[in-house]
Amino acid sequence: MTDVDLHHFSPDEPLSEARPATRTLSVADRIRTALLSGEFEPGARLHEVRLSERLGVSRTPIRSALQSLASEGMLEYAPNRGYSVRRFSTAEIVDAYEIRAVMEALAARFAAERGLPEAERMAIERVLAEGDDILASQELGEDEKLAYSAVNTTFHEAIHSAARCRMVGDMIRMCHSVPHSSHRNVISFEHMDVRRRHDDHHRIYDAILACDAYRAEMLMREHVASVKTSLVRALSGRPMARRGR
Amino acid sequence: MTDVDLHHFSPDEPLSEARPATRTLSVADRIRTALLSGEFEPGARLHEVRLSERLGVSRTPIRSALQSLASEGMLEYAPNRGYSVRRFSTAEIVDAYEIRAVMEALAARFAAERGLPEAERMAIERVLAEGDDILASQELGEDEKLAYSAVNTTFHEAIHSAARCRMVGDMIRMCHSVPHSSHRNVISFEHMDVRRRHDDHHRIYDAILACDAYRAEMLMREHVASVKTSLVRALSGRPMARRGR
DNA sequence: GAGGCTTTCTTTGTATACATTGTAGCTTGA
DNA sequence: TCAAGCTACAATGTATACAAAGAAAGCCTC
Repeated sequence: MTDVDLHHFSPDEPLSEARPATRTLSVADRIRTALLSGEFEPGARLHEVRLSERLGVSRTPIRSALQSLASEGMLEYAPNRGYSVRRFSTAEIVDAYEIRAVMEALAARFAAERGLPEAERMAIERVLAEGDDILASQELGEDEKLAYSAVNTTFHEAIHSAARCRMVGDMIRMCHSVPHSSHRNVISFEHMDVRRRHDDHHRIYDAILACDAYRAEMLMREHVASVKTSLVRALSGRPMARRGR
Repeated sequence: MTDVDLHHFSPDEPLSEARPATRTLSVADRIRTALLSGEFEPGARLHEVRLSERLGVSRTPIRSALQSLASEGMLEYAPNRGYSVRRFSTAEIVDAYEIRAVMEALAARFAAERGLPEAERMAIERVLAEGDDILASQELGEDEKLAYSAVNTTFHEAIHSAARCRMVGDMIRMCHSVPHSSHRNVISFEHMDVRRRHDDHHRIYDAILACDAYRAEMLMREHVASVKTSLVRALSGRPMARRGR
């Protein structure tokens, strides 16, 4: 073997970027990203040959990647007919919130029952403080919204991690493959709504710290389910009911 | 094409047996069955070449089937190292009950909210009556136990179906790939326990019929979670606490 | 003798050719 | 004109050969 392959160590491909070990994984990542960014129409067929030409690999890793994405729930598969972008009905999207609500609630309960590990406790305290800072200003600009989204994601991920249950994590991940059903998509940035959700975060943290499993579960369930309600209102075109502050 | 293939219509392969459309699916079925019946040791490596020789197909459908089973949670996969039978710790098995409890509870709630379709209503009434008959006798023989297992499975499946939510069904199915975490494995056949669980079934049915979503959810959750408690007792070797009747 | 390196072998990952299935368009007959 | 069937094409399913990564055995050095 005189021909050493240095591609993986070339400076333009930093090692820090965890590069998938196989083409299958790399292709799956690329297609997943494209799907989540809405690059393909719902219902569109994904032709193996075309994808293989476009991505510059053979059909084998393409097929393997498509199978992965189908098992993640992002694609539809029919034997001898191939893969197509899964269509999600409004009902399915709403259901996904309901499912995520009970699963995240379970995660919060597990975290409370099992105790919050130091790393997760610190992460949560940090994002709670960050959220407090962001919400100190009366109006949220684009930067603040982006920053709060990151805060929100980190908060939830810390709790999934604290649940110490792989299957719960897997299932919550499946919910995120449903469009609009991710905690990354904050539905409403109305200052009042964000404040309320941030206050939920504080209470959930308190409940977990106090090992109050029941309260942690109930708070998280309502926290996620409430977003469903906003979504349903948004989808039906009805404006939010006005409330006093 | 002078050579018409009639294999699929030959009398020795009845059409009624839904035969998988591809070798991949057929292989996946065979390996899944083998796994569930405990034919492979936990942690055992599944070599693609050996499987392909044993099952008489090439590596391609084997790989595809293994990938499926890994995504179902039955196998572990590591890039460049292949697939191995997933080990489930006691904690994971117990957690799977907890997850199944909240998911089946959600299914019961959906069924109550959405109304019980005629087909499912009839199926449930039939198995409730069958269960009543089986439990009429004071002692349960092997036949009765088998029959009651079937009744139990049908009851739960009817409710999953009535939930009309594919994702809920998928997630409950994932729980069944965890050993001992299936409603097919009835933990205790103590007459008192079976009676109680059968009574739960009646109440859950009543709640769903009455569109009492909250009660249906709570009853189902406790119904499934109670089996977890029995399992934990059985695993820890402690005998069941004796109770009055 | 122990540890690290090299070499070899085993096993998985990928490419490609071929087989099979599904589909669309055409032909043919009523 | 329409429908049924045939034909050709296009896409997926499978087999197989080769590439590359990992594991294990042997060698060398210290």
